[in-house]
Amino acid sequence: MRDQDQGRPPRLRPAPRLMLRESVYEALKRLLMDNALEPGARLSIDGLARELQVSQTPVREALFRCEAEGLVVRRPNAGYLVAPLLGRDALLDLYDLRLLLEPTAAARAATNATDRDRRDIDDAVRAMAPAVHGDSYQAYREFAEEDAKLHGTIASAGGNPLIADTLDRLRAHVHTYRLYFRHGIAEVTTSEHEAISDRIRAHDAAGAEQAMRAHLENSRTRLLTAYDQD
Amino acid sequence: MRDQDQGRPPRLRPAPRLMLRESVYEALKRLLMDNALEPGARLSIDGLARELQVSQTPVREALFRCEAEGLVVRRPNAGYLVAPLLGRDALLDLYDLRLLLEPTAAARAATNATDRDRRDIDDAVRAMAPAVHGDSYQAYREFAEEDAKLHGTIASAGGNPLIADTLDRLRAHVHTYRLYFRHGIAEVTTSEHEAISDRIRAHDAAGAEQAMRAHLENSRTRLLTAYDQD
DNA sequence: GCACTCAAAATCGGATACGATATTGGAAAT
DNA sequence: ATTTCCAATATCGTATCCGATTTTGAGTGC
Repeated sequence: MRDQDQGRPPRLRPAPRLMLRESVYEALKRLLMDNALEPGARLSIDGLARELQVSQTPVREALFRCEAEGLVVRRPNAGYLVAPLLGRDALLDLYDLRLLLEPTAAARAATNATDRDRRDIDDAVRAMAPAVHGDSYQAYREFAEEDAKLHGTIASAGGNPLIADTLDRLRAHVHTYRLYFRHGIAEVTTSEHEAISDRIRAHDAAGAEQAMRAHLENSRTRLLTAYDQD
Repeated sequence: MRDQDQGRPPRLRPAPRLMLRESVYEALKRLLMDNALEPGARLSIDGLARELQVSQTPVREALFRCEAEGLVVRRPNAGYLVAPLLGRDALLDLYDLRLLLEPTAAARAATNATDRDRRDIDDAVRAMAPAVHGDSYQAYREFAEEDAKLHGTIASAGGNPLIADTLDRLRAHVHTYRLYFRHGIAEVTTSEHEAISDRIRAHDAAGAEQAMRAHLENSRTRLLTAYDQD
């Protein structure tokens, strides 16, 4: 620690409540999800520690969490690497699993959701509309975040927290991938989201399931075509 | 210093490369999965470090992994607790998710599995039969381990590694739970496993799916009745 | 007795330094 | 150009220290 300016022992603001491990994790995750780091690049523990001005302890835990989420890969006795981008096959696997879980979750949300759940879902859908405009990096990030929140809310409303947790872990991959291949996605997505929310509000389980399935299949197709035209 | 035998290529000994983090994790996981520790009991980092004769670093990582698997819970700034046993509702959630994934995986295994996969599945089924005898703790552990391996092999043969990974994470919960409520389960299970393996060998997707579904539903019922008669 | 307060002890989150081992990249030698 | 060797570097684990927070254990007043 460097003490450039001292003389402030009786600080009346002693509650940063930061939890360094959290903020290091968030910083690292943001770096990875924004693809600011080349896939395959080395991530050294003390390198990151120096760069973030913290000790190695919180960096290790952050890398550990990112490894569990598949954002980094670990080579025993030789540090971490930025995980490679999803390939075509991995993308298909991802949507395959989502298609097994999310339509069911949406159907259950249509029957099980509380009034508050329905309101949250509706709010999330409407919150995304204004985020669409703008072509910037930042605009896309906000869109993706709202999208994740919406799908997460629907999954939670389905009633099985295990399903919601499973999907949540998958989201990190989705995000990485989608960030890389962002092509006019937002416009179409909004109407599909409205369809899902509409069916859930109407307590229409079969309709919600079908709307979610259609949304995922469309999303997969959009990503796939974007992927192929490289 | 080490011996400088020039001209001598690397030793054939692959080295007792222990990877302390792994063994600490395994030791802790075993403790938890065997329910050797009371749910709700405190797990202090230095306490475990002293008990296992290691430093705190690997203990932290082991606890971190166990937290991700739901075996322990963490209270910020106040250590870890042994996670509470699954309640009736959590048990239902667990089987709910398994029922969404495993029958589908079994159906795909019936069509996609390689010859080697089919042989592995068959081997796993046969490996379980002798493990049934004996009422002891140890006998049950072996049974549960073989059971996990069988289901894992089927899931992998399904072709989507994401699904296999998801189920693998769930297994830790299953194990904890089932270990607690072990009542004559093994005998019935073997015939159900044989039915699944039989349908997969016969390339009968619909049959494999149905056999897996029946197996899971029966398993759930068995656990539930055992749970209720407490 | 019971609740409430407050100081001591235990523990966590984090920083830092150090040693042993493994990886890596480049120079030297064949 | 390929292999060998070696030094620099990084990881993994240990040991120790510190501030902050939680828990515990009285002790006090009612």
